[in-house]
Amino acid sequence: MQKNLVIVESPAKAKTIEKFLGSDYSVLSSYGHIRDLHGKGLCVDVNNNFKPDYEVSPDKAELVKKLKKAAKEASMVWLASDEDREGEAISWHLYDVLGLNDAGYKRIVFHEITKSAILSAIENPRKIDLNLVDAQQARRVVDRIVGFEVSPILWRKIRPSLSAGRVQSVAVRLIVEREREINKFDAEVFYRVTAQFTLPDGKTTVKSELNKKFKTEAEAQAFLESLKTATFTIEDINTRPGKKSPAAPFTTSTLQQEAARKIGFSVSQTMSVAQRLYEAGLISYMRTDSLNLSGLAINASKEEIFKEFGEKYSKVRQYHTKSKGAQEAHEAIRPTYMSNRTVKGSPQEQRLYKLIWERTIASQMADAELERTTVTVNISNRPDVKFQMQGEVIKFDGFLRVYMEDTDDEAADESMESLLPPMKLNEILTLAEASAAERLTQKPPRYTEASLVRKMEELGIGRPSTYAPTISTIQQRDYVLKGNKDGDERPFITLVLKNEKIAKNVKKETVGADKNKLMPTDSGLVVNDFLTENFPRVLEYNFTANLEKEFDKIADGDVKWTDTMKHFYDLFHPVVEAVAASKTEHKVGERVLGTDPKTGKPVSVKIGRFGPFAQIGSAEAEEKPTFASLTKNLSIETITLEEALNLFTLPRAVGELEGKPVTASIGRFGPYLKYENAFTTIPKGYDPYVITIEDATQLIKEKQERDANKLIKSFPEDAKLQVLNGRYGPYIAFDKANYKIPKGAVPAELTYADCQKIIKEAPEKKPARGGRFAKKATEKKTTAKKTTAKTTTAKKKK
DNA sequence: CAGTGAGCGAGCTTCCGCTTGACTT
Repeated sequence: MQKNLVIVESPAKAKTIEKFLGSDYSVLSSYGHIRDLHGKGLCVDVNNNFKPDYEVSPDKAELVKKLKKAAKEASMVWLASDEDREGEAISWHLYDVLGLNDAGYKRIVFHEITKSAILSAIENPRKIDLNLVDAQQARRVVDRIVGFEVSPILWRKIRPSLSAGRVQSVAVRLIVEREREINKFDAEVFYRVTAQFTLPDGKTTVKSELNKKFKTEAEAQAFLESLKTATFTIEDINTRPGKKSPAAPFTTSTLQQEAARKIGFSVSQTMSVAQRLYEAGLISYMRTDSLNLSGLAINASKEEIFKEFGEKYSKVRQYHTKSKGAQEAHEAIRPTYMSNRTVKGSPQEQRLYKLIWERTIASQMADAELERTTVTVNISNRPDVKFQMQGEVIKFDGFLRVYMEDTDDEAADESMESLLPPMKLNEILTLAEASAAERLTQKPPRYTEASLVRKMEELGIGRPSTYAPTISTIQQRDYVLKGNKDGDERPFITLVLKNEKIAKNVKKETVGADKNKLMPTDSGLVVNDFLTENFPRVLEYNFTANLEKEFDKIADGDVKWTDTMKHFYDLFHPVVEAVAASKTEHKVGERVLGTDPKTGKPVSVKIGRFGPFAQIGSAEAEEKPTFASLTKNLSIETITLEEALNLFTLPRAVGELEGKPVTASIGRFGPYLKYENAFTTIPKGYDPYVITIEDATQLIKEKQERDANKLIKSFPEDAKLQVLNGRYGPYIAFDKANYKIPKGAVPAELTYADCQKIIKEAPEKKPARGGRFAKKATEKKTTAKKTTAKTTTAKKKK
């Protein structure tokens, strides 16, 4: 009996499917694309109908050998890559590379990994859709041309190793423009008035807010003044029913957003934890833009809801994808078995799974029914304004019993009381206290990783598989920084009316502080400005969306892909030529600030290989210019001549200690003092520009003392081996590596043999917590991941 | 869980989308 060979994209999927298909079928995985354009050069023959020069990706050579062998032995090859543009192209490349012929292959697709879906796919095979393949080739070639024709211009005009691309450059633009909006934003001051009333029973109090904000302190003051003599009457009680519906099940983008909001995961962390859940067979595929749930999943959810919460909590719902350019090759992200409420695994895995389970279950649950009540209070001597109280009562919790989606809007629902006490129309209330607080209108928020993903999805830029990598690329290129911003302390006025007296207080608050937000660097600003000026079309927010329309036409067979390419290239390439040819006197981003009063030479700022720096003199002059890096708080966009000149005052002579000079400067690791060729970090609270010799002396002495206590023991046998006292306690240092001292051992009593034993028995160097992956994975988890990964490959190789 | 600490300068860099590992920044 000869075998059938099925090829899917993902090895985890292959494992599952093999179980459904029985012994006549063997299932292998292509691990995504097996062939791509060469890594070097354009590899697109623009003069020959854009003929792409493909190669089997170097890391896929082994795999392709194996697939070829299996295909030769099989009587039928079933190409079962995903049903989208990329999947179709994967099948086509496989067809080509494996040397298949028409009689020897069938193309099948399924959107869910269930037995019935796969069996029905086998019964309804088709051929490769070459139009769809051409649409993919067009996508691939446009991306290569944009990326590889524009990037080299950046190398020449701004800085080496920079990059531009259809997706990343627009992502950077979003962040740059948001930052400029924030800088431009003029906060307005207003006064928000709240009051506390006592009901006629004399004890119950309710909070309320005035339906008008005042512009000035005087207005607020006058208003509070008027309250002294006013009567407060309930003039309206309005109760109306409302409902809330659950959010749709997770896609990659919504999972990334909710995991960030609810459990504080970074986008890449979410993906790597989800990958482990997927590999363990616990959830469906995690890179998807589909909201679809299989019939199986819907039924299982229904069953679970009936069992856990009762019939009236169930509501079967089908969701339909609205997002731009969605390709829906998979299901939404959901648990494989809805009856698994929890799973084993690392705490991160458990938390992410719980989130997915709850979101999926909730999506199949009934609406929550609410009652919203608004009470309006009349102020006898101020008919122009009203106090209002709002309450919300949940009549039926429905899906809220399980899950509520978070929002990014921190200020939302601030004034909403959950439950209002019973009140009657025309009742008179007593004012217990009223206050007016000075507030500022809110600046637009900076993007988080997750909110950037949402925006990108909205614009149709990027795909589920690229959101996380794109975010790390723009950070790696130093266009964007994920960081914190210290806020400014701001005094604000509150006026409190109590016992017929108005008291004025000035309190302090911090405004504008931000944590873990995306901000553009100087390079990001300069590159973005250069690109938007010279390649406005590619940087348009709807460039991709328009392109997608063209790809759809190709896929429908209405247009030849090479015609689309020609049209694009004829517009694009001349721009590239023109920009490349334009002679600029100075590098892009350079700004001349003025002249140095001491030397009379020009002072300028620009972007160097190590980031932004200031320079006195010019390269053309006989004398070499002097340089100074910009400190973190400065930007080439806003730096002044004074600030730039100030940078050159470092290294600064602070004074003398025991007859030898002490200097202060700022280095890669921050501000430091240098004394006798030894370095001392200048801690926060001191400034290298103004630090006194007294403070510096103390810091140096402290450091010397620490150093003196550092060495616990050394050994005559080997000078490289030392027992040292570090910030985290004693440790053994040997040959540039450090080793932990086992519990119970006394550091000072360790012998040479003891140390050698410790070094020998030390566990393997910890796996790095990679920049791109698993940012906070603990030691244990990373090892766990490693072993599972290893076993799967080991199995594969057989 | 680290024990640090300076200033390139002329040859390489780069895209986006599919997939998983491997292993120093």
